[in-house]
Amino acid sequence: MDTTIICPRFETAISLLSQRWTGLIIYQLLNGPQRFRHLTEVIGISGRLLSERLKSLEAAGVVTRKVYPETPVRIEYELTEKGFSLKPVMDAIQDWSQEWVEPVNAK
Amino acid sequence: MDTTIICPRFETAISLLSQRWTGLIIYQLLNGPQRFRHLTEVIGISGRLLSERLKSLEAAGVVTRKVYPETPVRIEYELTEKGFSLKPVMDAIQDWSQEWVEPVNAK
DNA sequence: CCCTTTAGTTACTTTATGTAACCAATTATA
DNA sequence: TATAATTGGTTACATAAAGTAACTAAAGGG
Repeated sequence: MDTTIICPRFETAISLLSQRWTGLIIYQLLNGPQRFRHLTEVIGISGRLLSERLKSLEAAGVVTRKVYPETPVRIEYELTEKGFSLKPVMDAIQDWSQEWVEPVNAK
Repeated sequence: MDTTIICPRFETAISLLSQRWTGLIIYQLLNGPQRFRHLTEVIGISGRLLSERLKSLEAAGVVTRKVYPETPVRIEYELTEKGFSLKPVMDAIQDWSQEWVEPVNAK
């Protein structure tokens, strides 16, 4: 009998990455710290969900939130070391998409 | 003004991978062709969702369905070349999880 | 004061997921 | 000859997550 068990760490990792938007947020933050509003515009996510995702990414130790008390207030989100170390994952997805995903395609 | 645009191929790729269960299904199928029932047991997914995911993975050209008219009928799902070429992605997630995810953790 | 900007939150609708019972095909068992 | 068992699903319904859009708080600027 095949009693293969999926690695629990892998499962934890993929449950993070397979949440809608989290991959795109991390991918986008690989370009450097960015503001809330900018993220909504570039990614095409609503404030409601971006807020939720950033909180859970912060809780997961992937993202940090930095407040600059300018006017109007500037808040930047950036990847932690843990977050940056997802770059090889994003690169692998990027590579695969270049080879296997046709460019056209609307939906 | 920063008019960065996220690569559409990357977006397509990640919209596939960020569907719940698809990552685990692909990861599991990297071990070779497997039957429907076996997948439900190993992954812990319901028949309803597994069926739906396998159909969309087939439509995306990542998985093929093979029917062996034995008794009871044996149907095996296996990765296509496109599917197997996601191995570097899965490996990268695996590597990251080994380094950054603590093993304990229930939910 | 009123307006603008940023960074969210709230309330509500729509879509996706979870759960469990059910079905058809086929062969073994009482 | 029923009856049960196994596989590969599907259906119907409940719950959770995501989408939409309006709203709020804080802090200047005019």
